[in-house]
Amino acid sequence: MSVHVRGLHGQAVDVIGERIVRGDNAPGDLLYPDRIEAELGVSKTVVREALRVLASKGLIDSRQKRGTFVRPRADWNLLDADVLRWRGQGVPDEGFLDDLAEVRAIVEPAGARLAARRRTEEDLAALVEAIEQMEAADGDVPATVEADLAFHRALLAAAHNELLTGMEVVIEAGLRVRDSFVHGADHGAEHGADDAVPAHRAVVDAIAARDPEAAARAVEELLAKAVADLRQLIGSPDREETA
Amino acid sequence: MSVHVRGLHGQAVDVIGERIVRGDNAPGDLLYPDRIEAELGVSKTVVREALRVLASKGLIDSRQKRGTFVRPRADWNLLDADVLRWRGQGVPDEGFLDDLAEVRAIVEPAGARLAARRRTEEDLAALVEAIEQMEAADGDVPATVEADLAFHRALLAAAHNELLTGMEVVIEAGLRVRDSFVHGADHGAEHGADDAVPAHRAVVDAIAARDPEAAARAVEELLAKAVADLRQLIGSPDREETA
DNA sequence: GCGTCAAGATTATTGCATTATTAATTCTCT
DNA sequence: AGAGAATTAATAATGCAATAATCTTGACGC
Repeated sequence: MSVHVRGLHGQAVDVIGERIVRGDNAPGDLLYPDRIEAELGVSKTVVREALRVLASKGLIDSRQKRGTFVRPRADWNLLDADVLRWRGQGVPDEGFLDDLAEVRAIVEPAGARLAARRRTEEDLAALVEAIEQMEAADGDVPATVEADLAFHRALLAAAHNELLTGMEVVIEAGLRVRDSFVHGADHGAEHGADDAVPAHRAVVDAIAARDPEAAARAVEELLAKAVADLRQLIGSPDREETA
Repeated sequence: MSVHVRGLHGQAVDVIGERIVRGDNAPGDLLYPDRIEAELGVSKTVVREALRVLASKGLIDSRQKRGTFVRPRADWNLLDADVLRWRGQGVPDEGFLDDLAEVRAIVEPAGARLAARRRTEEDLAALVEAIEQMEAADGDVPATVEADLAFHRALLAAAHNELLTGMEVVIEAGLRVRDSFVHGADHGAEHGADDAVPAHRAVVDAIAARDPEAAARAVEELLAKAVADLRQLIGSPDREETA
């Protein structure tokens, strides 16, 4: 179900949104409300409300006499939580993983730098709590993902910049995609995720010590390791030229 | 009108959304659909669709028997284009300007670094075009803002990372806020914005030369100058401890 | 205490009226 | 006759109203 919307209507948002993001309906294609209505077995009100929500995410536009059509991809709200989720499920398009990792590599070290300077005791407590949660998860993949997510959320929160905190949607998308891969793959033994705790602890230590550069470095290492793990898991080469 | 939604319903989204963001309705407060209906002179349908869109932005939630209420601020989609715009108009809350500048300082130099490595000839052409547009504007504030916006959009586009490109909403919000201040203030003579062209050109040169670090530095200087200009314009002190 | 029931709000359905925009048609002028 | 402008008709979204269904919550009674 759509992140913030409940009810039948929220399901419709999900179904239609996912289709568009997946490419079932290419930009410019028309959507036929009455067809959708019949297909999903809902009333036109539900469909209309769903289309309104999708329009607010930039996915579609509807003009009188012209009909309702998919907007060019450049107009999509790619940072919207729902859109990110829709892109993440199913087979993620090629660049998506790289884009996610890249943005994280930009945002999180910078967030750590700020966090090292602004963190309160509560921020620190939240970070420590997340690590404990991570240890307690002990291999259980969903629990680990939740703990990991809690950690990175706490990290951004400690930077005390609301807009930066808003970037957590990107991080969440990244972690969930990773999660889905871990589930899909038949990894022998451990998948090298249980030794992530020390790396996380290094981040907390640097932030506790109010050392911005150390914190940024620690996060960079953390992310580099995560990327390496993922790459090994799915066997994809580096995007970047080997400069 | 709401960015992507047209019609009466889009106006309702704007009115209600702005109120919530401005704080007229505090988190936890109830919204009364029929009251809004009467107030705006629209039907239940319009109000409901507006509330649905606002729910999808995380601003409100509505549960049966409890009513429709404003969600805690932490749940808001702060990176949503509409939310950013609503925050920007009126008197922007204290931290907002700082948050905007900070995020730009994180994202744009990183974007410039990537752009220096990945830019195509088309990307370069778009950047040059934006600068020409900036020169042609010659003092006219709205035209300058548009050109500035085009420049920074082109910069992010040149990084060839869709998610990063999505951050343009933040940059747009920053520029528009600045615009509103420039309009409001009675600046004597020029407001020091016309000499922004050389700084922008330095960015393009570095990207043309495929020099990532120079590009990042040039953008940092550009942003520092913009912040200084704005600060002088409104006379606000630095947020940061003077470390 | 625990289950039942009723109230109260959102949620969903339906049918109809309105509006806006495109596309075809007609009309006019050259 | 042909090109272009003005009118008209079709069509799809938009907006409205009335009604039914569903789900919580709180109270009542056992």
